[in-house]
Amino acid sequence: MKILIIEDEKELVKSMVQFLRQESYVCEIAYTEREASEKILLFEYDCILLDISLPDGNGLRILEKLKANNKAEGVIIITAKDSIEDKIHGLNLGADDYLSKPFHLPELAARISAVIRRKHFAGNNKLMFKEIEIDLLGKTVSVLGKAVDLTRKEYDLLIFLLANKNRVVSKNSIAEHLSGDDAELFDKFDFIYSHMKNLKKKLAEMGSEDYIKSIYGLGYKFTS
Amino acid sequence: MKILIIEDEKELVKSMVQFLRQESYVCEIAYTEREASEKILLFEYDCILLDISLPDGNGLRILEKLKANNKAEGVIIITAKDSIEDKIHGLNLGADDYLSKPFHLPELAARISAVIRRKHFAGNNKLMFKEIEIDLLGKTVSVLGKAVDLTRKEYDLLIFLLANKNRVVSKNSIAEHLSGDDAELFDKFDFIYSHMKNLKKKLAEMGSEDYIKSIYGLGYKFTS
DNA sequence: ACAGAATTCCCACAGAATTGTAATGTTAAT
DNA sequence: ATTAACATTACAATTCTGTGGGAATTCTGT
Repeated sequence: MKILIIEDEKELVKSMVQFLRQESYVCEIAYTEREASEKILLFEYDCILLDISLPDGNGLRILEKLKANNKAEGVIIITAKDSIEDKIHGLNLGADDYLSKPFHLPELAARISAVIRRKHFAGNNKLMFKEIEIDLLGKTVSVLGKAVDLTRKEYDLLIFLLANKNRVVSKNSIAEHLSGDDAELFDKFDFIYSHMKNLKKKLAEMGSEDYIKSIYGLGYKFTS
Repeated sequence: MKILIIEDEKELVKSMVQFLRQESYVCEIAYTEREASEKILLFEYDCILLDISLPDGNGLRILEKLKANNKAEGVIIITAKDSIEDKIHGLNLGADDYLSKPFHLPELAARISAVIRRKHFAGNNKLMFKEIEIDLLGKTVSVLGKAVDLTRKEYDLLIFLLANKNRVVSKNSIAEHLSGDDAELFDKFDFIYSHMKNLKKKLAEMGSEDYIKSIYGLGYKFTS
């Protein structure tokens, strides 16, 4: 799961990133409205954390743009003060949640998790698909009732495919999702083959059908 | 055990949190009715401390909502004065106990403990999991009937894991929970390895199975 | 207040698991 | 047939966890 943090306080950003990485999120940062707008256009995120008191403009503008463009990302607004006005305005504009500083990082994580669950999985903690069952809180996968132990990347990969069920996802976007933007992965996403292979193998070993089809030249598709 | 404190006097909150953490409760705070409502929707608590004289509305509304939604949380009402009227009203609305300011923190703790006991463990102060038995009042743990002597941190750790049974908890969250409120120690949480090891060792020595699984790259999970 | 005891935390290293890469074989499209 | 995309395999690099020792801190009884 990939998160965009739009926030200018570097120290805060640092601790957020560190915490969220631990929680297995892929984080990217935008320190200004400009950076944020660019990234939003270029990439896709599962959740956007938006500080509305940015130095170079009102953060709410970003939210407006997002919603105007029908982007699916969940948005959590962050403000310095418990300004009711901002909050109401934000929620009216379509933010999914709201958090006022200072906050505890575990709470942030819990809210992100809740927003993503709402957006992608209709608020469920368990995700079922035929014989595959995924516990989003326990981060475990089981096939036909038996636990499969997946590594973090394999798990993330499965979730990503499942979240885009019946849609083709390009290797590019998979790579994007599994690792941040730090690396030049414009030609280096061969590692996906490994993970894909391992994931498929583990699922097959447990007696699951192969729902992950590779679409030549385009990417992969989880089909039902 | 997780407690939500709904109270606007920051100084009071601070001392409550400090004390209750000592008593190994996990505390969260809501300074306004709005915050409280959100948190109640998002998270689950074992006990809610509710100040009915909040700045942005009558705290009793929260109680009404809670009870209307059939939430299981125990509620202890706190008021500034010993207003009999509020009290009766509150208890009629389904609060579980009542405390008027100023109060002694140990008394608060005793009442919380009693409420949780009534609610959670149906009048029993023992929390059992397979061969592990925890006396929440005495803060003692025994395995197969024999007392295990755990240090403070080990006990806290066990309770925290048990409170999040079947969920992955990151080392970060554990660190935050174990180390009160102060400094940013989000660089070094190696100390968890020590406590974890000692806890596991002590439990194993007494003949308990190992329910605490380490999830590579994510944290730990107490599995049942 | 003090010494001694217990606990908590830090460090360094070893071992384990995961991850990405590179080399090689296989399949699909034109 | 030729080229590009994908699969498979094995492995090196990286990252994470477990362990024991011990310093620093906190607790305890006197």
